[in-house]
Amino acid sequence: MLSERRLQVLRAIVQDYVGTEEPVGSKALTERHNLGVSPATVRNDMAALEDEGFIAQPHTSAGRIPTDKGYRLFVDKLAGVKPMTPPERRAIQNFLEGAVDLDDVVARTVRLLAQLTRQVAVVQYPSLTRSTVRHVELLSLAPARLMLVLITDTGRVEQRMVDCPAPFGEASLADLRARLNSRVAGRRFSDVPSLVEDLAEAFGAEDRGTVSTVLSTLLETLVEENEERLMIGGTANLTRFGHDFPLVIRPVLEALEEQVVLLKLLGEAKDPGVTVRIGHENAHEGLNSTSVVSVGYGSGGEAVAKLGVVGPTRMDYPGTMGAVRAVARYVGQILAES
Amino acid sequence: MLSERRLQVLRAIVQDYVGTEEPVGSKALTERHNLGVSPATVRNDMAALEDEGFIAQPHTSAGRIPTDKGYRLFVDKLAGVKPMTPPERRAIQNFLEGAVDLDDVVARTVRLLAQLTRQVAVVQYPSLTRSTVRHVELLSLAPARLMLVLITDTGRVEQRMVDCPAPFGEASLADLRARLNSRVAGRRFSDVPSLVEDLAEAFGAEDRGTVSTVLSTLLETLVEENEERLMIGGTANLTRFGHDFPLVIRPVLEALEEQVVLLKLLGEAKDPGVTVRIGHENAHEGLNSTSVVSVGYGSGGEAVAKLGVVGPTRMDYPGTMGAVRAVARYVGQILAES
DNA sequence: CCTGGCACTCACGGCGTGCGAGTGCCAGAC
DNA sequence: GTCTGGCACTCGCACGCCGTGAGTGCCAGG
Repeated sequence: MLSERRLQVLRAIVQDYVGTEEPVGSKALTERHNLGVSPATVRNDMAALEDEGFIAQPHTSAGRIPTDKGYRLFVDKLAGVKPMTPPERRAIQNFLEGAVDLDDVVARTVRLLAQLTRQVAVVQYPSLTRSTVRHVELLSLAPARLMLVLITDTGRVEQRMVDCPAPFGEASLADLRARLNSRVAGRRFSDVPSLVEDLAEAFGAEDRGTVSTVLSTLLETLVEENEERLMIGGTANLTRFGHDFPLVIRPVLEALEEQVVLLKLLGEAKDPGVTVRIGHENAHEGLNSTSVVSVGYGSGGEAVAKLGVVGPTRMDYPGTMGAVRAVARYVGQILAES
Repeated sequence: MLSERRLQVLRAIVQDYVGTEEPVGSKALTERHNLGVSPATVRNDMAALEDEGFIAQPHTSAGRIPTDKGYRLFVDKLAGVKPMTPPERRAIQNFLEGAVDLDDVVARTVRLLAQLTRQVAVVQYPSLTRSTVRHVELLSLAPARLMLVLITDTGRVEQRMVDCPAPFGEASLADLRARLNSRVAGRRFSDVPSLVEDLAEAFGAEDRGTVSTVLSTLLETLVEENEERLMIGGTANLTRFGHDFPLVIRPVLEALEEQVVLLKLLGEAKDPGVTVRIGHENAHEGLNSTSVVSVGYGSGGEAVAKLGVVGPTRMDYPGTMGAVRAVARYVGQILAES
């Protein structure tokens, strides 16, 4: 186990490196942090930290920089989450309260996160699967063509075309609409399948095919995972990546365009609190030199979606985690109110 | 007026520079294009072209590169639009035909454009203002709360909440729904206002307030300009910008995140054909070192939205214009079919 | 276990230089 | 007049050299 002082040395290295973006040496360390020991001692500690794989030197006769493992230890043991200041909190709240609809909430959240953290922000739209149904509507577009519209409690609207196996009368349509709504309105998506499974039985033989088709379309819509949209912003902050950045930035931009990758990335974070994935901990190799800080947010107690930021491994973890957590909290409040 | 040969020299300079990304000198020009004259002659021509402001040298004793004005002349007079090859056309068509809904069409279009041109692609969602109404639906969410759903012929769905001044019965609701649809279904958005202006008169005094509210909400929805969403992609191609790119790429990324800027950019292009805006011709200064190639597309004869690409001024204009035009054409076809 | 001292390493930046691509100009040829 | 070959000139760039200094590892002594 590492001694207390060695951990302090690691903490100091991380802080300095994050601040200066340059390898940090033993002398500079003792000058900027009063560790109470001489550079020589720090050098021994650094050698030990290097043996353990927490820091590395880019080349001989240069200072040390933290490794992914070093950042991991820093995040887990050496740093807390830096809370937002009251003025910051007020600013967040004010900014988000101006939103007029769901799209706007998400858009504002992205901009806010990007500004606060000065990094790339990713916000997932509130997910269907944990939401509840506000209303289901059926419209007849043509004799054998229906449109199914699903409205969620988060204000989201999904629509699907339904091709009926047989013509479907207006009366049947109204009947189905009424029955559907009485059963599922206000219920959670996850409960819907069991609530509607016997619904077709209430209809005459000629309509059953259509009813089944409608129901299965509805169920598909509920689970449709490609509907998990997300919004990203602040990509201009990628330019703050560092000197070698042309090589780094490209795979990151590519990864950001692959929504699937991002959704998986956010989805992997299972913690109730803020999750940090550092460098190679990210499965996608384009993101191997980035860290992802994410957290769930939701209108009630439960999380319905995730948000987070993507930035260089060399980032201000406490500050970023604080910002992400605060934004998630206020977005949750806004969603609960609306 | 410039002689024919001088124009050829300019064309050659543009082509070489686009290919090599390096200033092109007189000797290299004569070697790669058989102009039939010696380097010395070309040098005189180049001096003339420089006097006229079509080319410039980055520094003494370097070759010449085209200026914005030079590219402008090249695009206007010296180059045509390079048509796609049949295999390319087939590929475009196949790729777009796999789309399942409007979002997918737009998403695929963005990816396609980005891939074909190897640049940043921007696609505006089919605009409401020139579309036609497929269906209007009204749902009662609460006694004095309605939801208005508008379905367009492009498959887009817009919804709005309507708070009624007075409770509104189911019968009145059905009546209004039927009357609304009989008047506006299949009509162009621009015709709707005059078609519904006297609709409230058909209702009893107690319902008129609500009907008016619904109608004004509908009209708002039709013109709502912030609904002009767009999708961008291929930002990873920004890394191909050049050597000095850290400085150039940042304002471009910022501009791309300002949807307002992009919409204005696309909106400015009034030509029926492909529009090219080169360098400083773009109002937004973040885009001063980029060119924007855009074109309208639509399901019928008329354009309902725009799409285009953003890339370095040093781009393959004929090829890019060809790709943009071809994609617009096929997207139009797809929209017309669905 | 900490400290000061010491020898060593090596990236970085400044400097000088040779190279060569490219230019402008001019006198002569067609 | 227009084109051409020749020529002197410019100047950015790549290269190699080297001094500097930050940083290191090791060791003997407190």
